[in-house]
Amino acid sequence: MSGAQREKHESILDAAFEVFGKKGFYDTKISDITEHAGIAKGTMYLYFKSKEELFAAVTRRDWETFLRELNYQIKHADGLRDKLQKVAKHHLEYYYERKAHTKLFFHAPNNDPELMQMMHGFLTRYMAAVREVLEESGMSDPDFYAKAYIGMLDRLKMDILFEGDFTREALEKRVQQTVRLFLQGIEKELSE
Amino acid sequence: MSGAQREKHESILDAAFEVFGKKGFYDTKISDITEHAGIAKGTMYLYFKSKEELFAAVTRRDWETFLRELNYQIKHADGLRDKLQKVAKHHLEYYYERKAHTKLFFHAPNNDPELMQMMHGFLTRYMAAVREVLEESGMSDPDFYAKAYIGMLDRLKMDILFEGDFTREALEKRVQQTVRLFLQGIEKELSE
Amino acid sequence: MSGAQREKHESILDAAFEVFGKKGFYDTKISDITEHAGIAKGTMYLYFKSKEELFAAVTRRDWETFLRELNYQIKHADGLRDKLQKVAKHHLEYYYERKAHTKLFFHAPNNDPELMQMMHGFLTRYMAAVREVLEESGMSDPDFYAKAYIGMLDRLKMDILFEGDFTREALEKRVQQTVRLFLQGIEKELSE
Amino acid sequence: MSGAQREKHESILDAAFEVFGKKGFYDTKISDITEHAGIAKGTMYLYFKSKEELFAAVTRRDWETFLRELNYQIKHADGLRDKLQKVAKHHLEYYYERKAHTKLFFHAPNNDPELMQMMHGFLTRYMAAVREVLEESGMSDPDFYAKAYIGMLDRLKMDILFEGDFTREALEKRVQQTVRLFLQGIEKELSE
DNA sequence: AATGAATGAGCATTCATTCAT
DNA sequence: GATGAATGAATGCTCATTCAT
Repeated sequence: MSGAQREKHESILDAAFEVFGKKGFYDTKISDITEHAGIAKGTMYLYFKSKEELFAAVTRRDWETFLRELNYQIKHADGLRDKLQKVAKHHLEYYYERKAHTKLFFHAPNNDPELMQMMHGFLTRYMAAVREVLEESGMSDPDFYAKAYIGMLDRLKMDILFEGDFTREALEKRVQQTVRLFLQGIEKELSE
Repeated sequence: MSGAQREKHESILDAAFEVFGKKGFYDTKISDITEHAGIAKGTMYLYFKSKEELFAAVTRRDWETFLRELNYQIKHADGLRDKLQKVAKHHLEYYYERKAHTKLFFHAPNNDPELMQMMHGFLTRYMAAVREVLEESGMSDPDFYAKAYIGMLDRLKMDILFEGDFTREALEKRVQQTVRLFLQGIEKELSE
Repeated sequence: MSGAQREKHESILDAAFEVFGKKGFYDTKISDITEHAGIAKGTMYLYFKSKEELFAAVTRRDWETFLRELNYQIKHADGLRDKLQKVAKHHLEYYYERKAHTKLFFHAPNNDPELMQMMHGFLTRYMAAVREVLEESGMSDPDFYAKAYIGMLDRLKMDILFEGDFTREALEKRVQQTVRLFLQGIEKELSE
Repeated sequence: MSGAQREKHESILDAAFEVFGKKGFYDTKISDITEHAGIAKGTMYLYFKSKEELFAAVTRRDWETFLRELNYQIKHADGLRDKLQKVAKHHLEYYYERKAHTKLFFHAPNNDPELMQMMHGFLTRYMAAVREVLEESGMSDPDFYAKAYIGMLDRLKMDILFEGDFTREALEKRVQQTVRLFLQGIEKELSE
C-alpha cells in the first residue's frame, strides 16, 4: 500500500469513527461515511470488505491505541498505587474524550461473530495488563481483582458518557476515590 | 383487560423473552414470536404497539422482577454485610439463570430513546437501593460506592454469561470475594 | 390456496409472461412485473420465492401447456403421417403465437441450474412423445429420428420468430415440406 | 497495429474464449480475463471497446474459423453425399472440440443487438454454403432443405455437449445416420 | 377480538469503464 | 502503450405494520 493509499485508508477510518460514533452502526449508511470522507461509495470497498469490517477496523484502531497508551502509562508509573491511578485515569479519560461518540460502544453491529471475538480479545488484554500490575504486588487471585477494578471503572464511565456536565475535576475525584477504595479493599491480600 | 386477555398478554411476553433472548432483537421476526406464542401476526399488535415496545415490555417485566426481589432480599437481610451479600448473590444469580438468553442484554434495539430512558431508570433504581443500604451505615458519598459495587458485580457477570462451565459454587465464591473486597475497601468510611 | 389467491397467482404469471417475453429476464425489473399486474412489489414474493423462480414458473406453465396439447394432438391423429403432421404444426404454431414474446426463449437467466434441469426435462418429454410415435411404426433407433425431426422444426422456427412477414400459409407449407422430407427419409427404415 | 500488438490482441481473445466459455458472459469479470491474459484491466480497453465487443470478437473469430474450414471441406469433397458428410462431420466435431466451452453458446449476452445481428449473419452464411451444395445438385427450394439439414445437426450437437461420455465413434455414427436420412428424404427432389 | 394477505420503504454491494500517471 | 485506483449507477428482497374481513 502506497503512502497515498495509507492516507485514504486512515481518512476513511476517521470518517467512519465520526459517523458510526454519532449515529450508530445501523443508522449509518455507507454513503454517509464516504460523503464525509469525500470519496465515492465504491472506493470504501477497495479498502474494506464490508460495512461490518469497516466498523471492526474502527473499533480495532481505537482499542489498539487504548491498549498501547495503557501499557505506556503502566510502564512509566511507579508502584502499585501509581499504576492503579494511571489505569483509572486512562480508562475514564478515554471515555471522557469520546463523549460525542458514545454510539461506538452502545450501537455496534449485533451479530457479527468476528467482532464479538475481537472485542473479547481486547477485554482480555486489558484485563491481563491490570492483572500483571496486581501480580507484581504478589496478590493471590489477581484475575478476580483485575476484573473487579475494571468493573468499577466501567460503571463509572456511564456517568461520564451520559451526564452532560461531568467535568474533568469530577473525573479526577472519581479516580482518587476508586483507587482508594480498591487499595483499602485489597490491603490484606498484599504480600508485604 | 379481561383475564383471558391478560393471559395472552403474558404468553406473548413469554414467547418474546424466549425468542429475543436467543436470537437478539434484530434477528427476531415478529412472526417468530407469534408462531412461538401460537397466535396470528396481527394479534401481537393488539397488545403491543410495535416490535420495540414489545422488547421494552419484556425488559421492563424482567427488571421489575429483579428490583422487587432485590428489595425483598435487602429488607430481609440483617446488617450491612448480609445485605451486600444478598445484593451480590441476587445480581449474579439473575444472570446465571439467564445464561441461555444473553441476547436480551447484548442485542437490544439500538436507537430507541424510550428504551434507553427506561434502562437508565432501572439502573438508577438499582443504584438507589444499594445506596440506601450504604447510607444506613452512615457512609459518605454513598452514590459513588453503590456504583462501584454494582460495577464490580456487572463485570463479574460476564464470566457467568460467557464461560459455559461456570458453576454455582464458583458463583458463590465470587459473591464472598466481592463482599470482602468491598467491605475492606470501605471500612474506614464507615462511621461506626 | 383460495380461489382469489389462485387468481392472483395466475395474474402474476400472466404479467411475468408478458414482460419477460418482451424485455428478457435481465432487463425486467420485479417492479415492471408487479406494476403490470397491479400489485405491490412485496406481493410477488408471497407467491414466488425469487425472480428466477418466477421465470421458471412462467416457463413451466408454458411448456406444460405445450406438452399437453401435443399429446392431445398425437392421440387424436391417425397413422404416422398424420401424427407427424400434427407435431410439426403444433411446434411451428406454438412459436408463431409467441412471436411477440421471443425473449422468453433467448433471454432466459443464464446460470440457474434448476431452470436448466427443468428445460432439459421438457425437451426430453417432447422427444419421448415423438419417439413413441415412431416406435409405433416399428422404426429402429427412434431416438435418433425423433431428435432429427425436432431439430428440423426447431431450425425452421427461427424464420417464424425473426421474419416479420412470415404468414400462416408459409407456415403450413413448411409443415408439409418437413413431413414429406422426413417420411421419405425414413421410408426404408419402416418395418412394413 | 504492430506485431506485438497483434499478439496481445490475440492473447486477450484466447483468454476471453477460455473464461467466457467456462463461466459464461455474465459470470465473467473483465478482471478474470485480464488476469488470465497477464495484463492490467485497463489494457483490455485499448484493444476492445467493451465487454460486449470482446465477447462478439471471440464469437466472430470462432465462427470465421468455422466457416473457413467448412468451405474448405466442401470444396475438397466430391459429390453431394461426400459434401453433406463433410458438413455434418464438421458441424458435430466443432462442438465436440468445444465441449469444455459450452457457455459460449448458451450464456451469451442477452440484449446486444449487434451480436444478434452478427450471429444472424453467420447462420445465414452457413445456410448459404449448404444451400449451394444442394443447388449444385439441382434441388428445388434448397433454402428449406439447407435449414432442415442444419437443424438436424444442431439438435444432435446437444447430446455431444451434454452427454459426458459421447465418443468420437458415436459421433461418426450420427454423421452417417444423418446423411442417410437426409439423402433418402430428398432423393425424389434431385433432378438427375 | 383475531386473522393473515398485502404493502412498500429502505440499502449494501458489484463491477464495467475511465483517466491521471 | 500500460496501469490500476477511483467511480457511481443500478436493483432484488425483507419484514414491520396495516386493515378488510
